[in-house]
Amino acid sequence: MSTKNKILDAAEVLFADKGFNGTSLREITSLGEVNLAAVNYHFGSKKELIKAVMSRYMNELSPRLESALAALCQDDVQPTLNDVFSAFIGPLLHLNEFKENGTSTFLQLLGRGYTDSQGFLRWFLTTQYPDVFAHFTQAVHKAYPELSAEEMFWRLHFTMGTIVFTMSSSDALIDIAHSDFEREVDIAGVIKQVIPYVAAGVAAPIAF
Amino acid sequence: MSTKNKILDAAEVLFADKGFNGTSLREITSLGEVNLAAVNYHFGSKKELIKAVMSRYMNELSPRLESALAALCQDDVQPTLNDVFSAFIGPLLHLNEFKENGTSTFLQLLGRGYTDSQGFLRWFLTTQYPDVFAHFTQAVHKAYPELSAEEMFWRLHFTMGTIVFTMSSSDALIDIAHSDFEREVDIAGVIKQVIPYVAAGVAAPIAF
DNA sequence: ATCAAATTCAAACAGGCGTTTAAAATAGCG
DNA sequence: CGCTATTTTAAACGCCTGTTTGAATTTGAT
Repeated sequence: MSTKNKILDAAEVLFADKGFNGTSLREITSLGEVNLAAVNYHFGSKKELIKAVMSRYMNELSPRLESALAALCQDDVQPTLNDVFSAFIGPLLHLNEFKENGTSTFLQLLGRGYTDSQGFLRWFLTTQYPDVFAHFTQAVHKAYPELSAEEMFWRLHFTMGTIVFTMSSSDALIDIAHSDFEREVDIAGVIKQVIPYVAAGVAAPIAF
Repeated sequence: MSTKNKILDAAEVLFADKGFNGTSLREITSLGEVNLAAVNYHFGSKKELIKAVMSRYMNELSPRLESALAALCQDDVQPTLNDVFSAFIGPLLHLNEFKENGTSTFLQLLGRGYTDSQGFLRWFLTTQYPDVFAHFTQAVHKAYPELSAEEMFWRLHFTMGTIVFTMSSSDALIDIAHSDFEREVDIAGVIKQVIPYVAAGVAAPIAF
């Protein structure tokens, strides 16, 4: 295992758990059992390390997500909103094969990135991976053409909020569900619960 | 204006904007134009200051929220989910009279508290203000009795995520909406957009 | 006015932070 | 092997953090 990957592996766990601001390079290098200076040697700075951690996941996720959404767009039949959101399931759960707890870790990182560091990750995602967003809005529009661009804007951001927030605290929620309802839940179970919710939210009748 | 309130006023603005971890006591005391040591003299520690900032809002909000929800529960007619979530509007917007931009600031703080500092604020809220949660779940149950406790648990947390996440980035979203759709939006406008969304999400047909 | 209590203040504390340095170790190629 | 380039290492850098100290000041009741 290369030093670079030791750092990335340690960093993603700590970043997901404690946020970017809340994790120090010394915690990362001691968990990864590498020298402190290795981070700046291999990545240049902490900010670049954060980008590298996110890129590793995005490069794994985005082609699969893009083709799943593109398939919906090119298909002749009109998809339901459930179809659109369900298109995320496969690509997201694939991250579990890419890396242990990959799905959960990635979604937690996404949540951290949206609230930590005053939205620089939002900029990073929308500028580096614009096609994913374009295909997604296109698919939603196909499923619900009556929705105006402005209403879609708001509802998609609400959806992003639901997903990202839920996942960034999914460990705690899964624990509570386990103790209160004596039910085993995993990240796939949470995803299956959240899809009808966001689909119904986006499909809500238009306010006037 | 007392030193204590100068500190609280400066702290809430910075906490909302940059998070709890991301704000230093020196930033707070210099914005509030008080001595650095005053924070520890009046509040004991940074952690206690955070609690005090949140308590000031919760003590203003929770009695109004509780009575609005209690009214729904005691009423003879069955409320809709829209009614339940609309019960939040009045108490939340009242924070704008309590303090300039109070609604937005409070919701941003709530969002910060849920993701910063590993959920100690969640513990604080649920243990210090349990009645608000109890009345809320009771009202939702009255509006949608078929929903099992477990499904309600998940959907209410999804809702919390939608609200908190949206509001913690509401400034950025309002800016984007303004430039993309040339439409003036304020915090009340966002709240009116989000209520049909979360009401429809909670009302979604039960998955099986 | 007096005296004690409450508050403010400048200064320093110990410790953690991201980053840099220069020497030591390792690797890869002729 | 010998030599160069890459990588690892321990140590230090300057800066910022939350907190504490003890003296100066202000306050409020007698």
